[in-house]
Amino acid sequence: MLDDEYQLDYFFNNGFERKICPKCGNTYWTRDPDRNNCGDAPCVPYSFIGNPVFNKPYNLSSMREKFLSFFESRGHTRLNRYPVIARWRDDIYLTIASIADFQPFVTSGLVPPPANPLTISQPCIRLPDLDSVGRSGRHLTNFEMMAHHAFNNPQKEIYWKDDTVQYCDELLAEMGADANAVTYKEEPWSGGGNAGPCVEVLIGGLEVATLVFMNMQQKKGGNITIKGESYEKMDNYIVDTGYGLERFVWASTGSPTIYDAVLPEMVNELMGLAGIDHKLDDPEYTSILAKNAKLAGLMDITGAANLMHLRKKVAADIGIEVDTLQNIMEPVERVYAIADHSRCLAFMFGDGIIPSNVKAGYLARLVLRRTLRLMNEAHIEVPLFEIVSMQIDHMKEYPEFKERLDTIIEILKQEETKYGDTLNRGKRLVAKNARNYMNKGVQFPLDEIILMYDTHGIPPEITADVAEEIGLAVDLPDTFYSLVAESHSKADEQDKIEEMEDTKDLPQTERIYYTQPDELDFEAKVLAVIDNRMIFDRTMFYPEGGGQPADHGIITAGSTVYHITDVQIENGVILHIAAEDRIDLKQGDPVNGTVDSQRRWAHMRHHTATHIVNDAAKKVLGSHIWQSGAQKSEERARIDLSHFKRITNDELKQIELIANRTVMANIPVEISWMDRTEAEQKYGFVLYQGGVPPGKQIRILKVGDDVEACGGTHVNNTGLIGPIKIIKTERIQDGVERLEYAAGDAAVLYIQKREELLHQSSNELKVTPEHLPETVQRFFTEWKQLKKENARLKEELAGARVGAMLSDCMDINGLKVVAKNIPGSDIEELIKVAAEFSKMPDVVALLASDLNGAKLVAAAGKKAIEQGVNSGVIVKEMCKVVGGGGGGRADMAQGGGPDVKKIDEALKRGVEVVNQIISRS
RNA sequence: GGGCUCGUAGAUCAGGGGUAGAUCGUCACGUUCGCAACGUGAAGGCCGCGGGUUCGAAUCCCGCCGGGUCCA
Repeated sequence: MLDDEYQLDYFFNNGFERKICPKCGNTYWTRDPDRNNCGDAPCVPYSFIGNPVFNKPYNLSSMREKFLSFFESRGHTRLNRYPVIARWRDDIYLTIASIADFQPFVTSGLVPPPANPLTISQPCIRLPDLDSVGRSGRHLTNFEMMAHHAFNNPQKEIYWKDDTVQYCDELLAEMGADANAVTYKEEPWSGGGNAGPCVEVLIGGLEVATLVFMNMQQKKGGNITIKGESYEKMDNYIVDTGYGLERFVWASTGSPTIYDAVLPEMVNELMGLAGIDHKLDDPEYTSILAKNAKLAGLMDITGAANLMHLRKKVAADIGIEVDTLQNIMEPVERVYAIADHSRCLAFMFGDGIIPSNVKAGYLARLVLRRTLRLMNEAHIEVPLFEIVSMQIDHMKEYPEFKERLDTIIEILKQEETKYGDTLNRGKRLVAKNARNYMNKGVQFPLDEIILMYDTHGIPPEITADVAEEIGLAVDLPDTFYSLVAESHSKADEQDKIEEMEDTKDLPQTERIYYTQPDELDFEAKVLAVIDNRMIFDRTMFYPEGGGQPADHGIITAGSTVYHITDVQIENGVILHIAAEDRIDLKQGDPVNGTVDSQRRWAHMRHHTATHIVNDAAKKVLGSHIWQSGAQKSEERARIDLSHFKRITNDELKQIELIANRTVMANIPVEISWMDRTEAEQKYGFVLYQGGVPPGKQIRILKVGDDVEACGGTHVNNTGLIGPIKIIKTERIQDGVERLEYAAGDAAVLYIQKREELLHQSSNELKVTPEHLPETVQRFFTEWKQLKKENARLKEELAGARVGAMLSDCMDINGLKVVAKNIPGSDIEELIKVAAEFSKMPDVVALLASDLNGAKLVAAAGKKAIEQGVNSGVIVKEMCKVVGGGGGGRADMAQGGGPDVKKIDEALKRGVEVVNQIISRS
């Protein structure tokens, strides 16, 4: 369907021929007249293993340098890598491709690229193929996408398809690749809302690069269909290439797996730790690994069944038993996976991800726990932080990781302990449940296994292990994880369709709260009125955004006053929402506006304070601190920070002190509009603490050492904030700490309120506030002692009463029946006395008290119970008399009711019931 | 952001409307030259906090606080 797109002059002029692969039916270009396949797996197996395709072996850094300097010498600007955590994006957590660095604003054309054309080697993390890592010989969780990009638009074209393919061809030629071995396979590409024609570059059976010509965007009803979605051509057209650094290195060494090519030192060290003799100079051993990788390249190996299929084929090919192969491969695959995963962790934590149960932090924990499990299975005893440290030692090109090493180690130690705790807790739980099911004589149910994983984080394999150790059979289905996913899917459907006002045709409102930040009164002209919403040509009202609530205030037109209670912005158009239902204004009417000054000032103080607290927290807790959300109000503000442990009281005090010092330093708040790319390069992505603002120009706010992109309203000098008082910390998610604080008036009011509490409390105890803690402690201890003393005395009293009451009892058919009102005693006392009686076989005791309503207790001895006396039944009857209810066991029961005057009557009724029961028997 | 879970003695947990329990640990005493082991006994609980329902709540309901965990 995109056939025309691939008819490149470069192909025609350089002896290429367009062919159709007989196996997969795809079209490809080749120089080799005899070639009869597309060169891609599974149509053709790897041929580069043991037979490198380039003229010399490269390692990661020499290959990266080769690539970047190649494109540098061809007019491309070399760019520094972006972090693996995509802080400039709110749609993805991890950087998954080099082009992700430039989405969405550069690719859409809104923001000019940092350089054009450019070249970069971008570390990426992709987790969907986690299962295959280590097994397939080629999958990685982290890789570097070497790339060159050119951003073209109708006004200016840098270069397009022909040059792109030519560069690729030249690069491969320069590295000594056989031109006839290279094929370019046509394969339309789509992703992230864009699409375009693309060629995959194949050599030796391996896809080493993808050349994407992004020239379409997703559009409902668009005239081009790719992979079931409709697209249309866009004005911009972008060269988006991706050269797999690791694959290039692999192809250059021809080693049996990508891991041996890319991480030789790590693989060797880990093999040693796992006690595996990884002898790559042994041709027999190497051929097994190579065969495995080759065949794995030809098939889907996800899931146990597919993996078994691979094992069988490899075993048959080599001529050994499947079990033998399994025993060789499994430990080796584990080590490969650990080598990969621990490097992934180095990137994640090196770039500042904090483990958590949400967002990117969850993904980090996922990889981390998987690594720990693999290490455990491989019997690698050293702590994880040592392995990651080793990785970082080898990653000389990333000195920034070394700088953060202390924090990384602390995080890893903590996570390892935490997972150990979780597993121990889980194992106990599993063991307990397993014993239960064993007693019932049933299998460990699948539901329970899912619950263990879903609720308690216990991997099904461990559940099975523990249960089987106890002797309970477990049937673990192959599709376990999809069953878990299924149990979640039901709650997932909810899509809210927000209806946008038709503001598209209106001009953007002039935001004079930016240009005249010290004014609160303004004049404006009405542009439109929609129900109770007013739109003006200009406004001083700040619309809700960036965690700052909307301004309130009034709009006057002549003698009419409208009260503005909400302000929103849509497509740059600011809507003023009035409390009044009817607005008698029309287009062109002049109005006067006044913003509620007290509210605005409170917001400004809290907003500037937020930047200051963020900065102070960074200084106290470390550079890994990032804002992950914030909200201001008139009374207080809060900021959510990524941090891997609870903030201590001392740290809190220090943050508060530093924040207030910034206030007292009375630093001017500097606000400027900057070019987005320029700002990013000058300050880095720390700018985007509060989210990523759209647009070419962004508003940069400097408060002391803190620099952020921010659209909010702020005070001119930090001194105007007044006191900042931190109110509390809260852990809102694992890895996310929330700080709440008040600034200005709100802080003073808060402090006063606290003082008041202190005064009230100390007055109550008649001590000065200084003595409050020790006094409270003394009272509490005394209270506990007295409580114990009280219980002891009641016990004693009960014993004493029993004797006296026994001498005053009725004899009914050989049973001693005690019926007695003990005024003023509480239910505890009655119960204690009753307990004494219930020890005596032939006694029935009915006790009552008038404390807080009528209280009734009955007790019966063993013999009495045998004769049919049931304390519960008796109490129920008695309680009816006093208008309440009660119950209990046969030997002891209690109850009560509101009618105190009828206590004696109730006792009488109790005796009656006993009489009835006994005379019946 | 959504879901599921747990908070009871120093630790691990049972109980799940009717007198707060077990095991380990601690302490004392006994046995011993001493230790371990054993025996006997004791201390140790705002049953996370606050409301509600009830004659009565550790237990049921709601909210909060503190943990754990899965998914996007």
